[in-house]
Amino acid sequence: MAKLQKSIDKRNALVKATIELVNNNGFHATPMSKIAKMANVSPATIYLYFENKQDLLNQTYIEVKAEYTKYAFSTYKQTMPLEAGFKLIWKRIAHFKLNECEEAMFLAQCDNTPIIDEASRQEGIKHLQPLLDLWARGKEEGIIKPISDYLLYAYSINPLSFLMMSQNRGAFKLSKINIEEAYQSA
Amino acid sequence: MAKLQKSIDKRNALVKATIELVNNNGFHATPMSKIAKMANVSPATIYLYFENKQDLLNQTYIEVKAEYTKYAFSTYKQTMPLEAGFKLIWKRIAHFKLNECEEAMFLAQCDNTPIIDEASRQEGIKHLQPLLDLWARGKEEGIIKPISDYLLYAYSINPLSFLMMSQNRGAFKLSKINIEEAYQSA
DNA sequence: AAAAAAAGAATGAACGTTCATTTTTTACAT
DNA sequence: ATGTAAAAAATGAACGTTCATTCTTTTTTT
Repeated sequence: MAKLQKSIDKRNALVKATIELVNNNGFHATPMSKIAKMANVSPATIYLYFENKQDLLNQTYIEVKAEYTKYAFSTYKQTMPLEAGFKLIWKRIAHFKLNECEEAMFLAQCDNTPIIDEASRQEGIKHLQPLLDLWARGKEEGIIKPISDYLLYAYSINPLSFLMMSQNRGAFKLSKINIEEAYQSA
Repeated sequence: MAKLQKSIDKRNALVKATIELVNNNGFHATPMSKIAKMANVSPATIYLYFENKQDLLNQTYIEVKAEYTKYAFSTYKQTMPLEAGFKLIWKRIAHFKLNECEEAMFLAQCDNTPIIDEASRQEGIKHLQPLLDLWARGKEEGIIKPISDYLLYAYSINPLSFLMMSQNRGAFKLSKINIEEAYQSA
């Protein structure tokens, strides 16, 4: 246990340092040597925990994304009415962005740049099942038009931008979402 | 004129190549040699038009941002009612993101990473005067609470995310924005 | 023919990764 | 408990490559 514990601590320190440095400098402008220094580790040690720089970033991304979706869905129940479900998830996402600034910033950078492997992006999407289910239910109830599920991933990153785009394409019949009402209980 | 014309063509080709390559590879993963190749120019030639790589990016950013704000405000009139003004700008921004994909993608990357100089970020904000005026008017009319103008810049990048955040902080009294209504005329 | 623009090769620094060595941990015999 | 040797983990220095930028030469324009 002692040995394993120590290793996990180091790995966590590396992930944390990666988030902070990538936030401040961007991925390619962050040398491995600096990540090592911030994690109090030798550069060579990183390669005991990660294959290479890209793998370090990918794994960090997947971990933070998992935290994010866990947070977003933590209060949602499958039994909720459709609109209430969407609103609740939306609210939780707003909370995350306010309260977990570092993580949200990191995800924003990863989701708006080509720095993450396609495979890791797919992996990051894996935890969206509750939203996929909600989406499917919306289609059954005739509230959401039968268009591409790709738009759903946009929702999971930024629900509001998603609405902005999808409504332009006539995707939604979810009428009169009242933004103020949805958030005032925050 | 002929000489100047030729120069402007080359400069434009460099800016265009920068947008495309940064979109596909990210800034730091895009070598000057590739930008030069795509613009049909020698690497050394870039330095006749730009100070260095950072300057090339900064100038590209400022140009695209100027296009963006011009597009966003093109149909807005100062005489409009407050809410109509906000909605119209919002709609134009959605249009831009749908119709000028490359530029929107490029801005998203620049606005979500630390690759742009602070000075150039400030420069990119310069063209937001119409929105600043609208904001000021909203305060006078008591519809917008007197909080930081920083939130306004968030609006100019992504109006919906902005609402999501600002309403969480009680910034807005602009009640019942009907998303569907705002966009169905798109 | 002088000046300006453009080119390609050269330069030097930065950085990801690996290598050879040292330190720490583990397993076990006493 | 304690000493010891094998294994694992960690390290700092070194390597080789990539790339931004500059230098020298050539081409184009005036």
